[in-house]
Amino acid sequence: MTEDTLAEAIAYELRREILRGNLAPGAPIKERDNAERQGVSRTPMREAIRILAKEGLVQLRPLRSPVVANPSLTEIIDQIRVLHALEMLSGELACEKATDQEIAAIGALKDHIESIYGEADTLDVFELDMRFHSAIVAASHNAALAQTHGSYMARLWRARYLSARRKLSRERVLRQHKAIHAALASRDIGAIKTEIGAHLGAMVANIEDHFREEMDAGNDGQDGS
Amino acid sequence: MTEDTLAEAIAYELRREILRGNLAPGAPIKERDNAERQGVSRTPMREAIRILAKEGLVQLRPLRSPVVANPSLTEIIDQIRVLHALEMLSGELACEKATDQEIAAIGALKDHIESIYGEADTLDVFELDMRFHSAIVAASHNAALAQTHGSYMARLWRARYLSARRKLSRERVLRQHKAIHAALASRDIGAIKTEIGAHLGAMVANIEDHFREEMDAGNDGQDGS
DNA sequence: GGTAAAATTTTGGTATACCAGATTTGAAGA
DNA sequence: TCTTCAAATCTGGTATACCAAAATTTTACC
Repeated sequence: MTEDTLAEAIAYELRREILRGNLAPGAPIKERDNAERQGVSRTPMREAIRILAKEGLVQLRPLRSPVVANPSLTEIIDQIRVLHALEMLSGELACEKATDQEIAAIGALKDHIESIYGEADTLDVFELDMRFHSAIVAASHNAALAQTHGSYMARLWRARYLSARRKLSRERVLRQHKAIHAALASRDIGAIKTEIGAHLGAMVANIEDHFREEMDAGNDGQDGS
Repeated sequence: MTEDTLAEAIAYELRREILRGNLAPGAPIKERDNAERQGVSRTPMREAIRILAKEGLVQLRPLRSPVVANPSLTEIIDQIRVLHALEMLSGELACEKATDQEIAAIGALKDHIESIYGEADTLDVFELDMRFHSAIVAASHNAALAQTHGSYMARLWRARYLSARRKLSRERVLRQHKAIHAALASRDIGAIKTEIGAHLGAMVANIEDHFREEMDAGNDGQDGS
């Protein structure tokens, strides 16, 4: 996964480290240390940090070390609310503009997810789920929407991962994927909005459960700012 | 307007130059030249360019000079469609969560716009219109939404400016502002969505007119990529 | 022993230097 | 005059050096 520019490659690696948890939420990201650790100079590392900041994974502070973002529950829910609006729009537009091939490809993705569901690693399934949603957005043929949606998918990576990890909701996810694809195939705007709403509603519920458990365990999960 | 960091200050100046038209759409922004022109080094200029790129005002090209964005009509309409979704959401949330003081402040803004409408410069009215919309978004109490909305307001600056310049639509704008505020005051979600939709629909119509005229005049207005 | 102040270190912000790919220019040959 | 190809240069990407503000540690005084 070598990117076009060094900064992008570093951003890619840093992103993975953050999302894997190697860099804990709230931890400072010092330019020098990280640059040295990855064997590059500060300049591209600095730019990589800005890239991640724009994605919302890193929080910039004036005259202080950037820190790995550690959004509170309400912040995450606010973000999901925006993601929800974006996906509703993409669903509507996709019903209008998607080609039959695109819809078929989305269906294939859904089947693929279904087929590997039992055995595969959570992370693999999760990656596919992301591609499923991105494919719908791509089928809306709206570049601005795709970009903004991608940004929210990235910044909600951790939350979505926490949600996907919950075993209870897994078969529900499969059902919802099927319903979303069916709505798209029949180009039923009302139905696809309903299903996307349910999908994200389930995600909110999972996240809330996670935070509740975390709080019971005595942990924090909030940040100051 | 001295910002926290040099890069932000440069971004602010660059943004103004682009929006004022001193830097024409499609024009390349060379790091060295611009840095020298503003009397700074390339490093913060480079970062400023990235900031504007993330806002959509500048387009980055691998191994080439960044250029001032010159979106096509369809790209602008795509962006307005996303802005529309964001404002619908903000209207809905504002109806739920806005405080009475916030609603009053929005009403005051509306009155202010109305009062200066005849005399004031287009640009002043335009600035106030932007604050009107931003105030509604702020009243939604959703930080992520406010940030993304602000980003779209920035990248659609030029298009919105072109729209606001059309004299025909001016009193219509006033009526729509009044209707939006009234819907918010009565916390009528359905009504506010309808009115916001009309508001943005008018904007699309204005932009389309502008492009039509520009094309008749023999100009381009499209970009390659 | 505790607190305050000063010196040291750490860190982000900025400037400058260097490099490689891309573009342009111009000279040579048809 | 037009084409072609190579040298000069233009430009973004990266590395390094320097600076000032913060944070940290040390030291001096109560």
